[in-house]
Amino acid sequence: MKLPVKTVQRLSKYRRLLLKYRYLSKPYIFSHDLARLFNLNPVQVRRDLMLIGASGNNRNGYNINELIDLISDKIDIKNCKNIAIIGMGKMGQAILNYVTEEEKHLNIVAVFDIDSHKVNKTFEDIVCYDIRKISEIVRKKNILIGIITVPSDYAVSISNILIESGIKGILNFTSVHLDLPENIYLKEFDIITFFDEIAFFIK
Amino acid sequence: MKLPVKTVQRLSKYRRLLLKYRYLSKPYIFSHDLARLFNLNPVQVRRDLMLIGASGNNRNGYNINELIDLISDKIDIKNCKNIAIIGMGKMGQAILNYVTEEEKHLNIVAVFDIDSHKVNKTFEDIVCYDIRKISEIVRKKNILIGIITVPSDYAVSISNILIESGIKGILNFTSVHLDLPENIYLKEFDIITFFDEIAFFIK
DNA sequence: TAGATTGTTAATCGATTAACAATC
DNA sequence: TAGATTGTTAATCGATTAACAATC
Repeated sequence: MKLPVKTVQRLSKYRRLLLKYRYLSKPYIFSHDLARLFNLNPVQVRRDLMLIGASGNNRNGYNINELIDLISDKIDIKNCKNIAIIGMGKMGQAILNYVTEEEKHLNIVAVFDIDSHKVNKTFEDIVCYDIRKISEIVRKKNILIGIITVPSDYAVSISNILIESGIKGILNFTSVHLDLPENIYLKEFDIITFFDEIAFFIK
Repeated sequence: MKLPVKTVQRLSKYRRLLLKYRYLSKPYIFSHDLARLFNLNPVQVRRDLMLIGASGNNRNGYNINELIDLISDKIDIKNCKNIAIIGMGKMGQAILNYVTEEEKHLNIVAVFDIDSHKVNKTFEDIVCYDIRKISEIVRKKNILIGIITVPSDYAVSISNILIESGIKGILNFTSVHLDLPENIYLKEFDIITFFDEIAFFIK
């Protein structure tokens, strides 16, 4: 199924909200309620839902449980969404906490660091492996997504190792732009750029 | 000056790269070099530079130092770019390290936490204040940008305090969507959504 | 029925890129 | 001059939204 990037992002947000609302309110929600909660246009919400084949009714709106199931069916990977974090510094640990606390459908199955004080320790019950074992563990645990939170200077070599090991998607938190093959889905997360953007637009 | 969001983001990246290249290579750079380094179209680079009134010459390309100065002149705030981070957990500390290490033109002048063990300590030489002093310190230090890295449940109340204290831009790292007045520039940073996006597109 | 809503197409808006003239 | 480049407009592509028919 082909969906626009922005639609996938919004569907992810809708689902998270709906999961919270699941048992709190009546089992239906209107497109304009969902829209209001995210500052969106109700038409946009209906269009997003249309694209995944959702149907509501014009008396009650959309059934919350059906919507959750349908979004999950359309955007989740079925068999494997195993994730590794490379770099257990503050950023790596922050992301690990964040994901293990808030989301149950994302599986972080391994973390890596170069520091021997961290290797073989656990973080949120996940074993930290030596960074030299990336290739071995990624294959063994069938990891498809890698999060790079190492110092910027190591980003390129880590990304090369990940790709050789068969990873399919990379989230890069360093300030170095990665030039990857077309078949690897890359998402870069550049904090300084966001600061500069915000500084420009508050002028 | 009015510039597209995407152009501002790219200009920020160009500048960072040019600063690194400043003394390493010859003092000129071609649009296609800059483009290649970021996987962009050279036309796009030239268009971005055109929008800020840069001019190159067709023998050598663009003068690196002139470009740095021009980008800085166009995108930086002149008098004040004071920033505060609210929440000195792992994410807050990670961002603080990141910014103080890599960027000299962004001034983080205060950090805040609720934990009495952190209050009055320093992080990267910056004093951590009690979260109840946000209003006082934001005004006193003329802080215009706030980074929210508190637990999600506190995000809304912190954003209200920041806005009452006169902040103009907010970077929200929690998973809660903030509904802010039009005149506040908001940038949301939702990690789970990025995970879901990447999972969808590697299918 | 009147009113509120969904579902969908067409129009609009914004960003990217193709095309090409001008310059050295 | 031929070739490479800049600078700019027009065309294209993608995402958002206006308009409106269909439904309860």
